[in-house]
Amino acid sequence: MENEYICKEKCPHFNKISEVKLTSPNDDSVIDLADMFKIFADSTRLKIICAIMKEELCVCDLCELLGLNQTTVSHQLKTLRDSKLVKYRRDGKQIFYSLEDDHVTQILSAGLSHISEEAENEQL
Amino acid sequence: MENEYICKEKCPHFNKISEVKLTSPNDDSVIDLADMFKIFADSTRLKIICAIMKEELCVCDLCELLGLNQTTVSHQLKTLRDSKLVKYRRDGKQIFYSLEDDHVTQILSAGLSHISEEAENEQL
DNA sequence: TAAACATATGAACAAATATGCATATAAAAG
DNA sequence: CTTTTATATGCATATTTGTTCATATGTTTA
Repeated sequence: MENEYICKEKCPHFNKISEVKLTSPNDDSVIDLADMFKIFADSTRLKIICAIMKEELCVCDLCELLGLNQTTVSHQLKTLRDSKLVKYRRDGKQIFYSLEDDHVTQILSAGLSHISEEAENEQL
Repeated sequence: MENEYICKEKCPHFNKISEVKLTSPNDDSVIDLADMFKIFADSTRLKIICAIMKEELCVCDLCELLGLNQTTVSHQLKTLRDSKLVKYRRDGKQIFYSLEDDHVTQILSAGLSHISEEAENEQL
């Protein structure tokens, strides 16, 4: 049942499928990619990323800026740390966060340009 | 309690915060952006996107290619349709899906280049 | 027009996850 | 060395979401 094709007639299109299989990324890459996009798929984390894009901020700055609970911010910062998207340095009692590299910015701006074009299309 | 600052001393850094507020996208944009990244944050949807990147495929092709339930594929295609990332055309009983525009590809490749650099760094 | 086929949709369930409370850790100040 | 301050973490919970089953819709063919 699992191995039977769903369609009976001219579908599936075997030649198309075999070609796609050749050019598609492997399963592990796709899962890694999805995990990476998951990080960007939350507005709290996105706000944090946008905030520390230009200059480093401490946890407390982020709480104040985003109007969020300190716990919430710290949890999301841990997620960002674990995914290697941010770096941090301690200065006394405070810990300052900043972006790890500019891939983050690139992904973000690719997303933003899609969003903004969508907004344009809706105006028409 | 909500409106009190968490830190008492030299934090928060008001000048930094006010500058960040000026350059950060507004809340609605951030939510839209997060919603958009959510679409990419699932390996099934990513596989579908990669598969129809070069040429259109029907639902059944996708099921066969990805080894997934027809219902699962259709549900994810609906998500992709709703988010305007894919377009489709009917040909008899079959429905062929393809990418709506090349923003999708751009976002994907931005993500992939981050992933691949991460892999390089781990080899060192 | 009835049956077969390709795809879509609704409901239910399980798994993932974002948030907040309580508390732990770590640094500085008194 | 005790207290205060800044941040992190474990746990509980509510919400979201991906998958599947059952079934509906739309198209073709007999």
